[in-house]
Amino acid sequence: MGTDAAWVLHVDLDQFVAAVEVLRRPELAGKQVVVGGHGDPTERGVVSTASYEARERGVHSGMPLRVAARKLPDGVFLPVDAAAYEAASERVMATLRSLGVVVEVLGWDEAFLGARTDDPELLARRAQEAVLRATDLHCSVGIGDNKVRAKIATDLGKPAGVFRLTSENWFDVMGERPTIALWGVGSKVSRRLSALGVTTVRELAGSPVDALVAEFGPRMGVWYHELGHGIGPAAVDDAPWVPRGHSRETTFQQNLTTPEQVREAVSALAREVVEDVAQDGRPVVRVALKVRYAPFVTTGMSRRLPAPTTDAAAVLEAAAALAERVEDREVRLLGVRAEMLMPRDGDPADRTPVRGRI
DNA sequence: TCTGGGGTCCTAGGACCC
DNA sequence: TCTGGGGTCCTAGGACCC
Repeated sequence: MGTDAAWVLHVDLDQFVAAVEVLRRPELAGKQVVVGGHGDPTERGVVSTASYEARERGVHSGMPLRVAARKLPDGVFLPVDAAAYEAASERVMATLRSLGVVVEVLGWDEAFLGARTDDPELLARRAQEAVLRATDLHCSVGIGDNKVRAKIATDLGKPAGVFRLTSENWFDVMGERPTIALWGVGSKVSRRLSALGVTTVRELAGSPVDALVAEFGPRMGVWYHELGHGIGPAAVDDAPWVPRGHSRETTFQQNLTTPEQVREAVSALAREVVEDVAQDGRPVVRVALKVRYAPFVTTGMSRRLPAPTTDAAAVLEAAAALAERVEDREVRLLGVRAEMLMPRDGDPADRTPVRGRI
């Protein structure tokens, strides 16, 4: 078997959405391109992806389109075209699979590769070349001894680079960086960590796990402690993803003001969700309604169905019942979600025995 | 500046049961 | 009577990611 070791590679397409748009409209190359919402920067919406030229002017993902428009008076604003990105993504993933590695897709523009090799850098370069040849898209590749390190390594290799991050160089590379550089630590948790006196990755690794458990709970506390050390799962799994549920939500360009408008909007969203769910053919177990009141207060409510059902009417009815609980205030956003029975849940042969009664 | 849409997973509190 | 100790289920909310 030789000296091949198991490696995890993380492949991430560079500015994927903007790059796909430029590919089909070459005249946009070198311009300030912003993709987001319906492509109208006077509407409610945020930036999905900005080209490097737009980023130089301070525009970034998540920024309101109106703000981006102010920063880029001559910017090109394009609507999100999910079908185009999905098609490009399919070609990228097929190319990666053709390399003879295990491919675990993470989203439109990301995948983990699992492989045994004695030269992971060579494999990374081969992946970049293959993707570029097949799709004209550039990607960065992180190499790690687990998924956490591979994922973080990718950012260190951007753009179009390769970076290796393992237990060997973890603290040299990451030790003095802020905790928010970790995959899974966001702004809220990094702030709570700061309040505990933990600001760097090295300090997180050095914090007693008990203190983290006391602050964040039994699972998250342990997990953050491991993250500080760069510890994480290493198994790359290409089994098809089984969705837990489907949801549809809309931010209205003008707030809704009447119960009748709310009823109609919920009904329309619920019909879309029912269609999505029907594609999977699995029964629905729970229906949820998300409400964002003006100016920006979000709340949710949900209801477990009396029994798992594939009956569309039952799902629509549950959504309608939840809609009656929406307060009589201006509504900015509504969302409907259906959660489905997981394949093994409810399989009588597989069910844990009923808990003993005393 | 005024904040999308589609997801996942974890935590906490109350109801309920024995 | 002056207050148990589990355990599960349900719902709401929070945080994070792409």
